Amino acid sequence: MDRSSIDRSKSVIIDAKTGAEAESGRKLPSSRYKGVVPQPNGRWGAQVYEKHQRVWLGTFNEEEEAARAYDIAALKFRGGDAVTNFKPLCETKEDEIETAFLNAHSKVEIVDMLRKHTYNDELEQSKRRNYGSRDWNWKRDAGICISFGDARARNARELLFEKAVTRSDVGKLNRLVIPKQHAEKHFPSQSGNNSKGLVLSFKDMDGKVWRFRYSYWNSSQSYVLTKGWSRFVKEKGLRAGDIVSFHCSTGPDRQLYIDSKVRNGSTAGISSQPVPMVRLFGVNIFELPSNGSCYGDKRLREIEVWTLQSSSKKQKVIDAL
DNA sequence: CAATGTGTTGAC
DNA sequence: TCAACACATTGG
Repeated sequence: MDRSSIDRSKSVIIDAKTGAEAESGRKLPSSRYKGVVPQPNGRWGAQVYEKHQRVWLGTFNEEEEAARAYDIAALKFRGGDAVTNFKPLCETKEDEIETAFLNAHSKVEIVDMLRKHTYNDELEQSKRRNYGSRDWNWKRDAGICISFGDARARNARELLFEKAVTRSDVGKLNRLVIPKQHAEKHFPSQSGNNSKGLVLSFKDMDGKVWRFRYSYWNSSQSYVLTKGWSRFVKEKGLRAGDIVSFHCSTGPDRQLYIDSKVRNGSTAGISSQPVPMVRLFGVNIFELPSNGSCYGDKRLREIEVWTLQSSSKKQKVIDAL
């Protein structure tokens, strides 16, 4: 990867070309991929044309990401035999599923996913939704049949590492320090070269997608998750001593996952007066079969998080307790 | 202020 | 259709 210059808008090469050109500014490097255009800040934009009009597909850190975004849009807009950068999208069963997924969504929806960088997550999620359900006939109709073994393999996750968060991890610094050994072993190594780091997206236990900036801080010689982290801390009610764990799907997509669990038994600081979780919904939660987790209150935390993310009606139920 | 993505043009 | 380029608009 020759990210020779991150900020291309200011990387004026004085002696490479005429002095005049150096003075007037820069020439952005073309992309070798179709539908990909350089951005002044070193990132890459993706665009597809339809009816003489550009449809903007968003900006991306990596040229290839942008190229993939273009591919997906091209397949959606122009059909399966569109010219793409990478995707043939016709051979494997996976491809057929993706085709079905594309058919099931409007152009606007697909473009929206691409711009929000959630396309892959939505695709994976739709696969999971379809496997266990009665709706599984539409796959028959499309001539698609995937074994449950495959589905499970795709869903399988391996634990990468865990960390008990420190006070500063959940404080106002908006950053989580990733222990160096784990960062270097499990996370992409771009952040060393690229001072701005890169954006990693994780999925939590509810399927919600979290995007964090991942970078290396020279000042502290440490790897950190920054932008987006404080939102996670807030929503999960993380406190010092709680555990965050990072996982990765064993499938080819290598989807990253993040999970959090409290270590002490108190509830998160969202509701001002602590409410015994046992009473939630009138269900004696402690009677649920244990899953053998070493964190006895994990189940409580998961239920609580689910509750907080549910409809406002349920939220009111909680508040009323 | 930096980043995004639109306006626009000229090639293919 | 497409990408290059300039820059207005947006967002933090």
